[in-house]
Amino acid sequence: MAGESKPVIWMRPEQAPVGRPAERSRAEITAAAVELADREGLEAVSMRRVAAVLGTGAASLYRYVATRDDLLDLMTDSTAGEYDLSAPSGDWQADLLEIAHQARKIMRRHHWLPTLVITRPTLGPHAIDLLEHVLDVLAGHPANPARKLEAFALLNALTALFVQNELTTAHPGAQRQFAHLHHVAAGGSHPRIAALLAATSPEGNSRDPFATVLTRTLTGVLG
Amino acid sequence: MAGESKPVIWMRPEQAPVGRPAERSRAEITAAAVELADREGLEAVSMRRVAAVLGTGAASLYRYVATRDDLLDLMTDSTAGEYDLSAPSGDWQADLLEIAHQARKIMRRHHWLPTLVITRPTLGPHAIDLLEHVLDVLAGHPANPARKLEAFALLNALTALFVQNELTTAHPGAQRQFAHLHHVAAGGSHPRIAALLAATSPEGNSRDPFATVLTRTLTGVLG
DNA sequence: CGGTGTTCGCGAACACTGTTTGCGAAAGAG
DNA sequence: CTCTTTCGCAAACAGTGTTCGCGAACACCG
Repeated sequence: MAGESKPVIWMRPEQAPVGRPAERSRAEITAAAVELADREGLEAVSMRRVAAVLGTGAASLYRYVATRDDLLDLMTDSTAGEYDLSAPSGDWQADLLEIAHQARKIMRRHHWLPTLVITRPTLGPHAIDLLEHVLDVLAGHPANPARKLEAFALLNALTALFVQNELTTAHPGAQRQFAHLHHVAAGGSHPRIAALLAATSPEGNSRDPFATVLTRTLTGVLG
Repeated sequence: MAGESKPVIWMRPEQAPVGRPAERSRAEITAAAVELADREGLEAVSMRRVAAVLGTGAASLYRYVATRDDLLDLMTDSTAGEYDLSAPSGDWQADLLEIAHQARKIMRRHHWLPTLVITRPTLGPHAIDLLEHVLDVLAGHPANPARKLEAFALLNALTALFVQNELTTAHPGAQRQFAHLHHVAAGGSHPRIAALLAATSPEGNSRDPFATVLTRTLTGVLG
């Protein structure tokens, strides 16, 4: 019969039990893709370029991965293996914040990660371990299980949004957006925006709102 | 001199003051792109296909737009024109929630919008009008101007995350992810996940957490 | 040891993509 | 009516993800 549907990559066996053994592994390919993305950004991660890093042909990668998106999922999950998870302390807020701070460090290390986390959320093996850990932290918390899942998703997504924001505002492209805002403010309408731009100091803001916003949001969803 | 850098699209004049007048407008092209995306998704919005909708050649679009990303920005900003903004009521929480609900409706109408809002935040003319309105709503609020800007960004981004989430969980691809989770739960390790899957009812959850999470977050960032 | 079954690696090809170039045609200005 | 400037756009370029087909490589088995 045709129509063989394609399950999630984590359920497909990495190596066939018979036949010629593969020369590489998913982990090897993932590492090459991650290294390439760290160096030249996500858009540089094309099948041909990843294959070139490995010294193989582009078509060979399809023995390890059904599609490029699968490779992106592998990259995302591999970074979820960089967490250093210690036993729950009893203070779930502190523990979750610790995880968020680690997430921020990881996402800064891999500047392509926020985009992936936000646009294609996945639950690979490492991410599942992380989820298990978060559920462990929240074990004593009396909240709907669905809410706990939402809290986990929000923790990831919000952190990604924050890091993406602080990464793009450093980029030169953001300066042009800012210049455009000033231009609009000078136009006469939009007095509120003009006042805002006049009142704010471009640099040297007060404390980092990351922790504040995150804890507020988490307590918001967890009741 | 060479090296003419490219300012934001909103600052480039739409039509040259001399020479042959253009046959189309940015708005026309944007409308075609939006219609195409509504019908077949973002990835269907290629220069050639948008041009085909308009009955022109692909290269012609570059007289109106410097790059495809510019076109995406135009699409995003055009949806910001769909808000129905009424005068501030005095209750800033209620007003902001109203805006968020409208945002949700708009994003559901254009299922490609959340991705764009999240991955390439822009401030086109319509979005600037919206920002001015939000600042008007928050005029009486005693908060750092920078915080108000963050609140605006979070309002957009969080709404996009929510809508994206509810759109993708409806998609058949999410069912496979869920199946994978069940498979993991059956594996023996990850007892918390197993408990969570056993405890939760797949459908018929309680109230929509959208409003709750959003107000909590906003009060969080605004102090 | 010699098949045999199966998978692996991968060059070549297909159908796309965003973008540039070059040029004929069109329109307004003087 | 010329001249200047832009417009529309076919064709080409340099990529992209993915599929096909086939020789080679390996593990097992008689």
